[in-house]
Amino acid sequence: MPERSPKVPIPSLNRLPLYYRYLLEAREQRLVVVSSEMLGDAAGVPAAQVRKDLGYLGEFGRPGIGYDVMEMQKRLAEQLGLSTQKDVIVVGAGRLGSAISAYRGFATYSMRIAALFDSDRSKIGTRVGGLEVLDVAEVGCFVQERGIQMAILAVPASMAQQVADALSQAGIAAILNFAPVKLDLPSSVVVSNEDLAARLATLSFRMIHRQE
Amino acid sequence: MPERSPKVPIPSLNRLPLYYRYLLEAREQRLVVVSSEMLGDAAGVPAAQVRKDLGYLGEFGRPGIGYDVMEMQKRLAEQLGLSTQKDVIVVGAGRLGSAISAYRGFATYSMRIAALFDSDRSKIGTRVGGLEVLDVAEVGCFVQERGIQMAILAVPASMAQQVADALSQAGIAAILNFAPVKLDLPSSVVVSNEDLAARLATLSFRMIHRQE
DNA sequence: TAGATTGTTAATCGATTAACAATC
DNA sequence: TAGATTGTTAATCGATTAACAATC
Repeated sequence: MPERSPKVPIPSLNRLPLYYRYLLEAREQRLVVVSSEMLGDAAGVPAAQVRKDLGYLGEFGRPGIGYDVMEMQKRLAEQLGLSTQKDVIVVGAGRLGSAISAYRGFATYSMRIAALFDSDRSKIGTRVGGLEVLDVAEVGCFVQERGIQMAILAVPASMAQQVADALSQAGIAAILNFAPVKLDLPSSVVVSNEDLAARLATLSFRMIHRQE
Repeated sequence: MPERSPKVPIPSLNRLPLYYRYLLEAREQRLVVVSSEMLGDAAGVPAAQVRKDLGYLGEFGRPGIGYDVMEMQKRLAEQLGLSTQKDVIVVGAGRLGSAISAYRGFATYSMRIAALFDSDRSKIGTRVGGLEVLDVAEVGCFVQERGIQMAILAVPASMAQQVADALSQAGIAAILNFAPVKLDLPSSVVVSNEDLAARLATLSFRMIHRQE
């Protein structure tokens, strides 16, 4: 449970997981303390930025010394809500949904894919990377019974709103949406949109205009 | 070829593809003109923001009327570098790389996956969604011969820097990196990092702190 | 102690929002 | 004309960077 609810700027917030990842690496390398400069190098930002970002969450380090790796990692985990393992579900067992379900990297942040859902009869019951594909009609019950808080949406654009509504009604708290549509949901549901194609288009623009 | 190289704020830049997508939809619905408010609704931003964003690229609309769908779509395509089809390669034929290679959505932005590479002997030569998996040892030649500008990196973290170096040396101009590492590359290469697990961690934080 | 490094304040820079004259 | 809507300027808000006293 986090001690308080700081108001953290969105860009800072996006950097926190990078700091966290660096701390895990530092721990493996048996580092005891790290400096804001080391953290900055890992995340690609200046040391001052790191200190500012961490400042939003409280006091982490000791002047003249740096940041204690173990302690900081634990406190960051608390703040990010990763101190206990989190169960996440994936809806959509197409290529993308299946790939996400099988992705190992979530473990870094103590996240686990708990179940995978689809509406396609020919997929339901099959196994994808150690998970049985469940019927999306049951996703609401599953969320409620298991107290699932987060879902990853990897369904076709035409289905996304409908599935999101079902998840929302079941009480989901956060959705990572891969469908290229703007979801219309109550403000109680936190949504993060990831549009791979749009990403590539933005990259194309930056490339052409040699931006940043 | 874009007429000029405007300095566009990064957040604005991320919205341009959303406007573009809306214009494609509007076109299908036979809309002739759209307003900044309609564009804003589609992208989830205020109308004033839309006008500001478009203002960076020149004059698109007509006061009292709105934006001509066809004309604006064409001009945005030019600016985003999408007026001619772009060939993109994917390196890494694991689950994620394969899913990306087969993803249909890139067509929206005139992007095409031209080839898929891997280092695994057992994968090379097999077919993934209509593409033959090629040997990553040949990726440099391929990039040079075909004049490929953009690459998607979906290899394990431990391989990412090495592959990125090869791409960079072959003259690649932009990389969309899915490996959870900060790539160290010459500033001539534009890099965009997409860390799915970090995304989920950020979402977790926002959920817990009910941010935004 | 001297050197290192934090946390925080102040200064700068950048992005968003509001307002409105110009235009259709 | 009157109503609608742009492009742009000015005002506000937010984020980054720089600087430095406090601390180890």
